[in-house]
Amino acid sequence: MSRVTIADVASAAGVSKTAVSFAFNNPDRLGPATLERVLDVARELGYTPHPAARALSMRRSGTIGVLVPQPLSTVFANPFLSELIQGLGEQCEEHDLTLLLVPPLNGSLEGAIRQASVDGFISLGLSPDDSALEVLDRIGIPTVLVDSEESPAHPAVNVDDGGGAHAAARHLLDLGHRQLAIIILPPARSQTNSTPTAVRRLAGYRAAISDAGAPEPHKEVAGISVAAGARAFQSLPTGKRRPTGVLAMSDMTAIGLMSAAQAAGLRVPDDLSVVGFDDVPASAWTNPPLTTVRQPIVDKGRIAARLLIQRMKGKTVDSPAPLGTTLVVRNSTARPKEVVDRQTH
Amino acid sequence: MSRVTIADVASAAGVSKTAVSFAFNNPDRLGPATLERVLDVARELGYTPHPAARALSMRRSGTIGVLVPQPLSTVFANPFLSELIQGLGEQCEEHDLTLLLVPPLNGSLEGAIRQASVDGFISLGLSPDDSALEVLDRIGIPTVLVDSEESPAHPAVNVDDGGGAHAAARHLLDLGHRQLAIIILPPARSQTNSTPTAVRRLAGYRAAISDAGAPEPHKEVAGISVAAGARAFQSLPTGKRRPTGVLAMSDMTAIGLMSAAQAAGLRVPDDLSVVGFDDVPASAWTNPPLTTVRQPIVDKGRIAARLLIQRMKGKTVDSPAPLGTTLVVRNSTARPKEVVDRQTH
DNA sequence: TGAGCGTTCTAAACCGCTTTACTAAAACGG
DNA sequence: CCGTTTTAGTAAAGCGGTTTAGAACGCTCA
Repeated sequence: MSRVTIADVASAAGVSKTAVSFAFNNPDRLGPATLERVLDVARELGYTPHPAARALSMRRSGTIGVLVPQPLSTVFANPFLSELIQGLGEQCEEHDLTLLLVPPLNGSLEGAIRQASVDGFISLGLSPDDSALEVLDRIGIPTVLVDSEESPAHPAVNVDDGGGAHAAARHLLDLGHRQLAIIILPPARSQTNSTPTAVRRLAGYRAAISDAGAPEPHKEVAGISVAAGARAFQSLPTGKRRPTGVLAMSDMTAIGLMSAAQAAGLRVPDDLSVVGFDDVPASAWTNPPLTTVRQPIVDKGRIAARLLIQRMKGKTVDSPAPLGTTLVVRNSTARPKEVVDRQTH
Repeated sequence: MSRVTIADVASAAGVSKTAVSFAFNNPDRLGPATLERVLDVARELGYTPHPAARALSMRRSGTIGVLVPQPLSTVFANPFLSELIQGLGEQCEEHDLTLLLVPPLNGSLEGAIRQASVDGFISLGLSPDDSALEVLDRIGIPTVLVDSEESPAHPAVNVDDGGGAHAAARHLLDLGHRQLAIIILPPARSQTNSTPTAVRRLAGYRAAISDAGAPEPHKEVAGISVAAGARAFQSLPTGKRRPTGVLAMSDMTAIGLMSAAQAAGLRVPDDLSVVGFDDVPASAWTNPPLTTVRQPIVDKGRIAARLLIQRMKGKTVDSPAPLGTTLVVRNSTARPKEVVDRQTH
């Protein structure tokens, strides 16, 4: 009943374990007759090499780990990860690698990192001061950072968050909006400080706003989900300080906020303009279609995987230049009503 | 530079390997002084047990594999998997398990199955005659089937596909539609026969249609993506046999089809009604919001994981009853225009 | 005082595979 | 026909842990 091992095959075929191993990994070193016999016996017995034994012996597991900052039960609510995995997966398939999802193990990524039997890590959204980073380079597993900050030990792949955010804010400002609200990405895990991505985007927004001489925007932190977006809408200022435009750092949040606004009787974009970030596929089908900042998520995954695979081969690589972002103007943004009114008169 | 092993810690602390192992896994068996010393030394050296060695020795890896029928580069285009993983992930976190994504290895799931170092498999959408199933029970790894057919060896968790499909078709028929089109899920991988899910849904649709005495529907196979949905729209019959309602077996396909229809100048639902399947979150935000059959995807994942974990503990479990599906009527369906016209007169 | 016992620690076997170093036989070249 | 490669195969040493069986040591208690 127990698993059939290499020794079983060896004795059944009347050869040594070495021969069986060679049959699979180094067929040239066996005579054609023996080779065939071993293979036959192996098939007949249903032999399959034990992956852990193989990994231990060969010092490689054939899998790369994706370090996600949140529990699996929530992190997939954001299509961002799905898209990233499409990019990662493409490269993995080319190189016969599998993908291990590594979420925090009861709150701590460190523990999860240690347990993971992987040849390399792709790490998402880690702050440069996260203690997980220390563990990461102490155990010496090749790592590529995504949405993080380049570290001496590990290359990072990023997009031009600042530029994208600047363009988004500029778009709203150009339309005539003055009272803006910014919906900020939450800090990773239980940390108090924002993720590198959040600070870069925030800087981009603020630069555009202060350049335009517009008043200080309202700021709100909200998770990346439609529910959080809806909640964020509720806490927006009302009355005289009601924002006419909101800059959300994620599409999911923007979509939730937009729905909540509509449910509250506001028209989008007439009463409220909203622009998202990421350009997740769903943004194109919403009602109205969402104006957002596109970042090449699949490319990001592909590039990160490529870099990691290079590193796993022992090559040293440096971080690529930040990938470009582009503003995609759809129908969730328009001139604020006041301005339109004034012009109409 | 190379990894620090248990032997390094042992000699540095002046104890045996056994003692170090005990310090981590069986602290009671060590004196308090020794325990502390070993732990200190281990921390100082940055020791981390090698996961593969651990897995080999303990005969468990602490990860469960998700067998997906398509390459990672495409399978995540369907939010279905994201949602399922949310359910799986929730249970995994509770039991300190990680999730390994196991796509076909250059076309073959069998190879991928062998390579994966996992304690159990969740397998998605496998036909009962798929050769991967043989491999699966030959190597004796506990497995739970999802969207498949119950096998003697493995429990399956399913939803009431037939009932859901019947309700969807019935809805269109009740609205007065006669000319229908069905968009069928593609077969898994390179197999020619449909997935169990597809045949159950098709049966549901057909039963409702023939019960109502409506004409034979047009049938079209399309992949699960908006692009495939758009293509499917193009191949719908036109003229006298143009369908007024379409039943799509997946939301993504429905959304793509709907967009393509609108781009072609049709109004949804006035000129064309469409109903999807799954009730993926995005279905609620589309324009118009999509009428669809809701299946409890997250529950499905949660239940499957729970079952698998039971099996991994050695308990035998049977397949639960199919989970319920419910028709969610939104705004992508209405009476066909002809009927409306006639009543208006 | 010494048999019996619990505590603390260790040696060695084992998990299942890969790989290095080596042997015996066969093929080769002159 | 004999030394030299080549070929075909094997024994044994890892890989880095866990775990079983048992040793050494003080303690208790009759």
